[in-house]
Amino acid sequence: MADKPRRTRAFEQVLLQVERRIADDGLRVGDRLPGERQLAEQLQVSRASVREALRVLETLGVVSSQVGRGPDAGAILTSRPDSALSDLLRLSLGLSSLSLREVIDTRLMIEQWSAQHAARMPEPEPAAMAEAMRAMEASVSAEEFVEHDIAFHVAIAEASGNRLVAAVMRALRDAMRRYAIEAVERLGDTGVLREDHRRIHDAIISGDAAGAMDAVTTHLAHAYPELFSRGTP
Amino acid sequence: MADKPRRTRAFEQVLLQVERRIADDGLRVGDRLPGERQLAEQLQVSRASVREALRVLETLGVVSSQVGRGPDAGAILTSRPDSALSDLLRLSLGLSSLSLREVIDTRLMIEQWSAQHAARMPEPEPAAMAEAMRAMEASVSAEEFVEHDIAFHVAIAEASGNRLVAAVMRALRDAMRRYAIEAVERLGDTGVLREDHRRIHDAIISGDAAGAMDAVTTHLAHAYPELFSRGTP
DNA sequence: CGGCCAAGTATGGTCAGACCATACTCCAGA
DNA sequence: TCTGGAGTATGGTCTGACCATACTTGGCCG
Repeated sequence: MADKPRRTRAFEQVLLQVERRIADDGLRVGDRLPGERQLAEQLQVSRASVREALRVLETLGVVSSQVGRGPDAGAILTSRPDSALSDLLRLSLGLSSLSLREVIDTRLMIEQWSAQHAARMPEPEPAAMAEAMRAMEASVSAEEFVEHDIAFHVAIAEASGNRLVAAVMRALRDAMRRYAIEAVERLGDTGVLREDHRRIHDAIISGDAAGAMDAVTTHLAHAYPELFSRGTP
Repeated sequence: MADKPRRTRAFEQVLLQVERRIADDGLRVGDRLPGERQLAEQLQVSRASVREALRVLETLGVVSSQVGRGPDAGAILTSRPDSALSDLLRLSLGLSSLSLREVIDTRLMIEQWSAQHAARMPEPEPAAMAEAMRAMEASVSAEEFVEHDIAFHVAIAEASGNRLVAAVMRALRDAMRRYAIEAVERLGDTGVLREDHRRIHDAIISGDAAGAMDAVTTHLAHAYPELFSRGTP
């Protein structure tokens, strides 16, 4: 009835075949794909279609193309989902398809989870958190502060041991960078935030999961007071 | 020093310009972008480069291209980040850049959050949950069961009111579909899972946030016993 | 006058072929 | 042995053409 079959385009065939090849041939990160011309001939499509497919894969962080010649040239399998996630969120925010509220609520969820799990990790802190805190003390501009703030929170997510959660955190902070800078400028003094960071850090390295979760919750309320003051806006 | 400037490619310029135009001109979902030929002339690049950029935007769920003529033809701004997220996760899993463990832990985080927030929502259930439960009772194959199971859990995430969380949930379940089917087949009997669903559903509609969170936690432990039996694998 | 069908046209989809820039490979010559 | 230049495979880009699709237009016929 209302179905829209929409015949599959050539580049979509290429995508299917490449993904299939990755699965069947057990290709791994670092392996090379055939050249664009060769791929075009194998799949009986034009080079333009192959390029469109490669562009999609590059967008998804699955391949990385290098010009020139030699073992490093050509389309190489990688795995960098971070920029794709970040682009996705940034554009969705730009199109107002997501509200800042939703993004920040999601961030709170991830921060709480990360802090708890990081605190439960047997290994000591990965130094990245401490380094980011040091850098924040020396920051002079809001931009600089936010940069290190992002590094600090990403370090927590990474300390949780879950790369997917860490990737989402990085993408969230990346997409929100502009709003974070505005928020810091509105606050004026970053003393409260830095004190929060110390509390979070201390709770994590001392293995206090509940305290770490509480500390990040307080922290976000300080950073975005307008979103956490009321009940359910 | 070790920088790799890598001169920006033509399609990247197109991406920048289009994103800039979205922000500056305040374009919204539903608005049309200029045609490929026109865009190519405006930005002084070839149509092939424009097409590569549009392919990227399509991958990110930002535009949707329709052939033909008329008001609905051409590149239209949309906002469907779901398939992009799903592709991203599926390919990352395929490249073993993410472990199933990480994905399922992330899923548990989202399920717990969604269940709590859905239970706190003033509105009653959105019927989608109940409908999915009914459909699960009638399922005969593992594939069919998983399909409705996905709908059930996505409905919970949507009931939380956060579209970003719901989108991530949908993408996670999509990317994991294959593993979920295997898990159901390994289990054999889905009675335990269906009983779990009832508990989750009841807790949510009765506004019992703690009970809902507990129910989803138990549910995931039932669905993936091998991942939750030991301490820290 | 009104409805219907055919021609026109704008749009994306695809292809072929060419040329450029880049960066490695290889070999000849000092 | 080292060095520099020629060779070459790779992605990056452009041009121009043609096809398929689906709306738009206008004229024909009832």
